[in-house]
Amino acid sequence: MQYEKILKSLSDRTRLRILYVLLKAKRELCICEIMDALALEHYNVSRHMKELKVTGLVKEQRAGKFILYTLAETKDKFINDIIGTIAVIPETEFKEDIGRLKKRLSLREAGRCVVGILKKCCNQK
Amino acid sequence: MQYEKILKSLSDRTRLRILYVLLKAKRELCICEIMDALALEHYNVSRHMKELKVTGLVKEQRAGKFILYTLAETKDKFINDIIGTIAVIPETEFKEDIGRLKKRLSLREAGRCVVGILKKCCNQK
DNA sequence: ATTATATATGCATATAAGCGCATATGTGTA
DNA sequence: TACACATATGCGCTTATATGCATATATAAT
Repeated sequence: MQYEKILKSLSDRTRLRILYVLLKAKRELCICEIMDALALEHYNVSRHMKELKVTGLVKEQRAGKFILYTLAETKDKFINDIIGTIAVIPETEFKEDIGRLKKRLSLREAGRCVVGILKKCCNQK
Repeated sequence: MQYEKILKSLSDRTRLRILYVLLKAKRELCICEIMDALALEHYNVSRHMKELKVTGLVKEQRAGKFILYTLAETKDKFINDIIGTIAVIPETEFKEDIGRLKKRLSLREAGRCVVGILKKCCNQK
């Protein structure tokens, strides 16, 4: 059942963080930016993105060697309601993520990700 | 995190069915009515009720030997939004549950559950 | 073409979550 | 007090889910 799948997508902390960051970023983010924002390994983020994509919460678009993700625009009331509900969560619940996201986004040039995966930046354990 | 717990509560099909049935019943239901509506064993329903209660989605009230459950009334916007979103799901997704619930509720007398756990009724596998 | 970089995925493993059974608790009734 | 019935819970088992590592694919640059 579609509804169940969507709710399952939201039941994991990592996916919730990804969605929240996408929600607050209000722009497309590439995997490397998300992994820095959440301080996670790329393969981890990648797999969760796939799940979010399959359930229809997120859409992707390739831009050169980067793949850009955003919250999916849809007319599905259930999805829109759920996303709206997540937006109710205060930023303080994800302040580290939001902080790292801002730091990482400040590295963009002309509004685009250019740095890729940083070896030593905001994502060390 | 409270939000995460609430979302986790919704990620299980059985709990979603319980919530939906409580939502549509628009009245207090006892465990035995829920187990008949969902065609599940009592201990199964019982355990999920506990989880829903702990996360604050459901509240209970004893009435003699029965325990009555309803959706919790709260001012928490997140919870209210989430419940509202679940209400968006069409009844067809849970038509068997709703059908069995109606059948079971028709056995009430003076608006109260009187029959308890039926050995042979609507809940056989 | 070769190399570097971004992203994806197969596999093994660890952890979590649900379920069934047996049993316990709590309440009403004889 | 004893019994019946409604509900709860401890335990073991099974399945699902997430993670880490290694490796694969895809694109860009040299």
